[in-house]
Amino acid sequence: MGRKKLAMRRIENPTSRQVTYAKRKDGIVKKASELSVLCDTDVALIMFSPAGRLTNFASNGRVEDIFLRFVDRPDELRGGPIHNEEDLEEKLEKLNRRQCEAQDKMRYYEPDVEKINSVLEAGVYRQFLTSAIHRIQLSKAKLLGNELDPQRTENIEATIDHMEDAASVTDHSFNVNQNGMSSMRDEDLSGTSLPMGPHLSLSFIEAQRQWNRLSNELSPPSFDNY
Amino acid sequence: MGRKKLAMRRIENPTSRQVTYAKRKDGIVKKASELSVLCDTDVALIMFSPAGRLTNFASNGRVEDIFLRFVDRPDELRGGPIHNEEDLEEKLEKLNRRQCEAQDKMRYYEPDVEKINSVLEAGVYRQFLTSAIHRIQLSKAKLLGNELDPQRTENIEATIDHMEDAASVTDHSFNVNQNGMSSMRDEDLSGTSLPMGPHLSLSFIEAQRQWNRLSNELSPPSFDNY
DNA sequence: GGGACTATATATAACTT
DNA sequence: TAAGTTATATATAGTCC
Repeated sequence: MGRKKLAMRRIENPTSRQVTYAKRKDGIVKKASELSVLCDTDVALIMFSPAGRLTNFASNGRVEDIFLRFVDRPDELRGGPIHNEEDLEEKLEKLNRRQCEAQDKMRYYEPDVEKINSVLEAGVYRQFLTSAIHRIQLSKAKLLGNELDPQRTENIEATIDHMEDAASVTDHSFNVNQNGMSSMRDEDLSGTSLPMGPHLSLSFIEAQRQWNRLSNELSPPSFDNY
Repeated sequence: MGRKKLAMRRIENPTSRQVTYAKRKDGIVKKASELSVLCDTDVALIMFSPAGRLTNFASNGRVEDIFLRFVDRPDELRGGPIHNEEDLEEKLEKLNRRQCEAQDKMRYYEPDVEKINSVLEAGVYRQFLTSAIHRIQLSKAKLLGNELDPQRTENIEATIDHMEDAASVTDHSFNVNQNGMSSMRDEDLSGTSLPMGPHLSLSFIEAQRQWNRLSNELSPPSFDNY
């Protein structure tokens, strides 16, 4: 699709590799956008440039939404009732496969807490995870047709809060801001004005500095931008 | 790009919409593949057909991997040391923005536990979440340069296990299987032989039946395949 | 419904500024 | 070296089977 036909292998010249990336990136985003409009479907696209720069696209504004749909694809089993034993057998087989898939995927649900780089972030993580565990209890109870003992349900929060105290950390709760429909965004954030989070404290800055020192020891800062 | 130029809006005829989807889907996957090869970069793509059928592509085999890279983009702050107060000011601003972004994104880390459809799945969730919380404590401690009280750290697991018991649920631990590098997969799973998970028990099947009844009451089973 | 065909619209590699 | 131009390669809308 040009003066010459390119061989389908890595372009060795770094400059032309970057140029080709820039052009084709736009082409794919256009294609993805067209597909989602013409066919009225969910499309998500994540691309990293050779220099590590991110470009993403999502038909409905959020890659996360579509990724969730990807992970939480409805189970084949929910389709209808089970009629006989053969039917049951077949559906069990499907379920077994689905189970493996689910286990595999849930590995990636697990937040990469190693990469937490602030105490505030950790707090947000914790908040979401505890609420998730809460709801797991409810799911399990529902699945088994039981009622949960509300007293025990509350127990977990108290314990975790206690642990938080042990680490001498104060937690805050935030409102999560919901963006409207924005389809494509590049890495550049200049000009965007997002509602601010909680005010940053001195202790937080200290923690951040300490973190930076730690990271730099492991991997010295080298950022090559094309 | 055809006999006629299409208007860039939803194709109203359902049949041609599906046909167009099928053709363009292949085109985009090809483009994405070419981009990743030519430019040696990470590319991930998730698409749903008008009928809800999933197609995905990932240059390195796993959409999840690239999604993680998307979510865990390294923070601008890690680049280098802070030199003076203006520098600090500027970087704090960046951090504040990043913080908002992170909060926003972490909403999506939160597993959609409403969609849990088996007791086993719930167990897997719980396992990952508790380990994540564990590591959050460690992260926090590291950030603040403190040591964690190991006794309190163990406390949480005991409490959660207790809650599990309250719901009369037995948990199992699994090995998660790691696939090799497979780039594209369509919804169709026939023919693939995945290692099996834990054997399904009768009580599990009962729970599943109950779940199915529950789901069907809320939304009757209707699957229209193109 | 799922391919094969082909006229036409698009994307883009190399070139130019 | 980034932005615009042009010749060519590709993708695909409509069609037929």
